[in-house]
Amino acid sequence: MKRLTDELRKKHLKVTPQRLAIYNYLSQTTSHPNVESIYNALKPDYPSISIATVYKNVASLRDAGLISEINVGEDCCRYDAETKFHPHLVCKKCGTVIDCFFDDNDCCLASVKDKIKKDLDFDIENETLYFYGICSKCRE
Amino acid sequence: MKRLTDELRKKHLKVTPQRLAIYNYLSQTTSHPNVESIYNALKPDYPSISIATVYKNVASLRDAGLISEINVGEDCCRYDAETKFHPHLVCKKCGTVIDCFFDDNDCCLASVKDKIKKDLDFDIENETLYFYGICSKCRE
DNA sequence: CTATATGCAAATTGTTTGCATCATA
DNA sequence: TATGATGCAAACAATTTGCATATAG
Repeated sequence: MKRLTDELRKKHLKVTPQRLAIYNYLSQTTSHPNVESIYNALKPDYPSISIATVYKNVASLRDAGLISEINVGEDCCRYDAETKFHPHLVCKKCGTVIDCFFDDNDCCLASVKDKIKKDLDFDIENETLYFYGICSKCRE
Repeated sequence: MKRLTDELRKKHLKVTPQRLAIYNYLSQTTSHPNVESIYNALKPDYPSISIATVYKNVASLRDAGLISEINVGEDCCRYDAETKFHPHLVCKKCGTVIDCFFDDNDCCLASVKDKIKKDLDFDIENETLYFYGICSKCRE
């Protein structure tokens, strides 16, 4: 929390109750909610919150590098408070997006990234890796 | 061409001039065009073509597994006649999407995919891997 | 002759914008 | 008290839909 307000102030972003609530909600869930879900989740505690405010805040938090945006081909984006790279699994049946944390997440792409730099002269800043399929619950 | 018409008929999709033109255009370019670009490229030869027809056709070709959809976080999708898995590089400055064909594209993700199946009990059907950064031209 | 596709315009949906008011720094 | 944020409604842009007509199988 302290770290968040410091980061915000460093970027000249004001520490507002709505902004904190959005970040906190993202920190407490693994559901990778979209804007509408965040909005609906916060409405009980923040009855006057506007969906435009949620849109503006996920954009500012993303631009500040404090949250990450997930685009698995739906008609809207999802958001995640975890900004360290990790692959995501997307169930084609139920739509769930599952985090994939392995010890070697960082190095599993190392050789490809190396080739991209050397062979294609491209400077990588970040990457996304999505696996699409059927989750264990849906297979039953 | 023969293969395409066979595949279409097998799926009860009619072989129309517009459908063939869309597929052919995608086969002949590496620019990963979006619907509007495809529409603009075909309009000279097909003056009566509708953008709704392009939308419907990229969807039917994608569902038939004949083209693939690329979603790198823009406000619209791009399309690619190459359906075999390969990573894409996305330049954050000029927006270009570059194909990444390496001999070991298939096996570079093998160990992660293996763990996803064994540890998370998730059946992978396909995947997307996008690298974001700055291309060599934009760095100059 | 039947089933699917086309092309047009209208409708829909996620997202952005303009602006007056409000709160943080 | 100045700068950035909120909340609302209107605007926007990508995409989908309904439907009459046309064309492939």
